[in-house]
Amino acid sequence: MSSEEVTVTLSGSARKALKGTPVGELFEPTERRKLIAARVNGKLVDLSRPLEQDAAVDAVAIDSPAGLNILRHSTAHLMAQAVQSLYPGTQVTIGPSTDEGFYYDFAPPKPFTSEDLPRIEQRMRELARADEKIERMEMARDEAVELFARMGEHFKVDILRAIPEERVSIYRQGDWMDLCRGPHVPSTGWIRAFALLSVAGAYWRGDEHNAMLSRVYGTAFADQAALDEHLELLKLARARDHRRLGRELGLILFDSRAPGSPFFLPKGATVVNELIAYIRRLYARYGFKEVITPQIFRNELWRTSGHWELFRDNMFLTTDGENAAGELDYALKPMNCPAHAVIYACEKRSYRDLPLRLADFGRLHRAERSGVLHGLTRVRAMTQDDAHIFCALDQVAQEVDSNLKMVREVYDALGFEHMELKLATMPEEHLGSEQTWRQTEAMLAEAMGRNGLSYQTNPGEGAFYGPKIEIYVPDALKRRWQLATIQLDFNMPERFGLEYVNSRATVERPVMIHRAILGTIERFLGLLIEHTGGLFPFWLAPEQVRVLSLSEKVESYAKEIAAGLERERFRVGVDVRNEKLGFKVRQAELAKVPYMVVAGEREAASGTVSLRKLRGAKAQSMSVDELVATLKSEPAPG
RNA sequence: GCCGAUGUAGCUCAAUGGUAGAGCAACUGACUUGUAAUCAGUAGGUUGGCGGUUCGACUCCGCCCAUCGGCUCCA
Repeated sequence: MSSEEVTVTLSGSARKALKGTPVGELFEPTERRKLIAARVNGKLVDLSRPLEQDAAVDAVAIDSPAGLNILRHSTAHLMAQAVQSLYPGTQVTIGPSTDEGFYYDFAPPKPFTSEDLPRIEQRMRELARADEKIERMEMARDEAVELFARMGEHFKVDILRAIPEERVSIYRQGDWMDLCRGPHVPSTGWIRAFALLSVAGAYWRGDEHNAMLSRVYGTAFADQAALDEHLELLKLARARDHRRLGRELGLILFDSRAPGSPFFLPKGATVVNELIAYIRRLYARYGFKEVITPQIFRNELWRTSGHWELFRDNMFLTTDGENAAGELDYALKPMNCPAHAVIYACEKRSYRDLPLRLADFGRLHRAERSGVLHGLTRVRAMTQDDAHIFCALDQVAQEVDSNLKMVREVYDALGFEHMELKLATMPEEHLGSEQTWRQTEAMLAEAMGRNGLSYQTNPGEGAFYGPKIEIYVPDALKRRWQLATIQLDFNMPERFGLEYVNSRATVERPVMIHRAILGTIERFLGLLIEHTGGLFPFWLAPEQVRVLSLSEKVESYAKEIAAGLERERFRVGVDVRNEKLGFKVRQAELAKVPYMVVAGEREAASGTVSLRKLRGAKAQSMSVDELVATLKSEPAPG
């Protein structure tokens, strides 16, 4: 080792150190116990990495976000080591950390089942107890290829061949090694608080034409308390699952005779209708005109729109029954856009008609593959708060801005804070020229910039006819679902030959903007249930107030109160069953009715009521007029 | 569609090849109720469907359907 000195800037203050010193030794021993890695000139490295040159060095604590990623990545390695010792012949592939944990994809002789998890976990604990040192080695890529080929790790060889660098790093713990960029924890003993959560299939390199691998999901934390807390949160999140709450609250029903197609029970239908009523109020303000369009179209329409070519696999095909050859020459609409193009083209349009904003709550059907269905969030029968804006090129910016504003208004009103914006660009299968695509993508990117919205790019995820601004919202388990979308389309107007006459009396082609604010009502409701835990705001609550009679003696008084509230157009329930008040209160609480009104003999005598708010134990006595005023003061957006 | 798992009363779950059971909900009755569960009784089942093995199948096997966790795809 050279005795040369280098200058280290540690947590802001400069000092000298011998070249070749492991970075971990720069820190005080007391400090070292919480350190998992270091950042050298901004790059994450192992604590054992020798110092090569002058550097700024920062500590990475085990419970920091970067530290947790490293810990989880190391836990994935530990799991792979355990798996390979338990199931000979299993090949390893990749095993990254994720937002909340980690996974590792294996190619085992036989797919894993959840019954394998305790056994793997057990072996992991043994290996962690052995506290094996985790060592980093470097070697030439070609050498590594040979090494892994000899080990029979063909997936690793595949990965190596795709790496551009000439030298690669290998991590070793005991007799087990893996190709890996690192960094990792210093030894396996650092891995203490972890849990394996589930197994799943996953395609090699995410391509369904490739081999199906066995993926094991798990998570790890700095200590047991943090892990326990995380597992507890997962449990609570599952209790918010809209499929469970939706059924318990009597909102929706699924039946195996209509897979992927929700039934909205009276209460669920009420919420849906209130959401739609809200959007209609906004339409009046934002200048949309609502239309109603056919459900089933002849394929001629889908050929014109391009759906026949690029969306047919997702369409339910049918016939009018009179087709002699029995051909499926009709299809249920999977989107409204072609119908709106037909409306646009039904008369000669002038620039004075533009922007023409057509809204449609039409029912759409998409033949989604069976394995993707998921409660309300992924369905085959859906309603979008869909609209198509036909406008001149120089009107696009203001229209996109206006719709971004509408998105913000709606998501603020409904308390959706964690939205993520994406720009989805040209997919492999698309209509139109690449030049047009790049141009329209840039217009959407500019719009988000102009509105101060940060976004990420979702390459190749655009619709087949144009790029999309996508707005994602997480569910209770933090899975992200796309809700709102704003899409720019130069193709559909061309395919339908849409035109307008401009102010100089020459013919021009309009641009089409596809957009939805809630997205699909089904998915939106699913997310809304999970976000609110079923506690809808007053204006959306299917039952806004429930009148509880104290005994049979006051049954008619309770009914009278309820009838009065109904006349004020509130959604009222009345519970005059022969039950104790505590029981009725409990049931109203479980049904998540925002207001309970108790009618007993005292109230009947004085013409008052006792008002109890949901989740508020304290009741309040008031006159019926005051009750109505209280309910009327509840806000409704729009 | 692919990999794995699951499917028993309206809901949550028991019953490990030998007569399908509980709690909640429902219904009936008693109690006449004061802000998160009054008591008793009654009824409820082709154990997802079809086929097979067996003297006998909720239980074992095969196919199908649906659902759940992922992957792929997507709003």
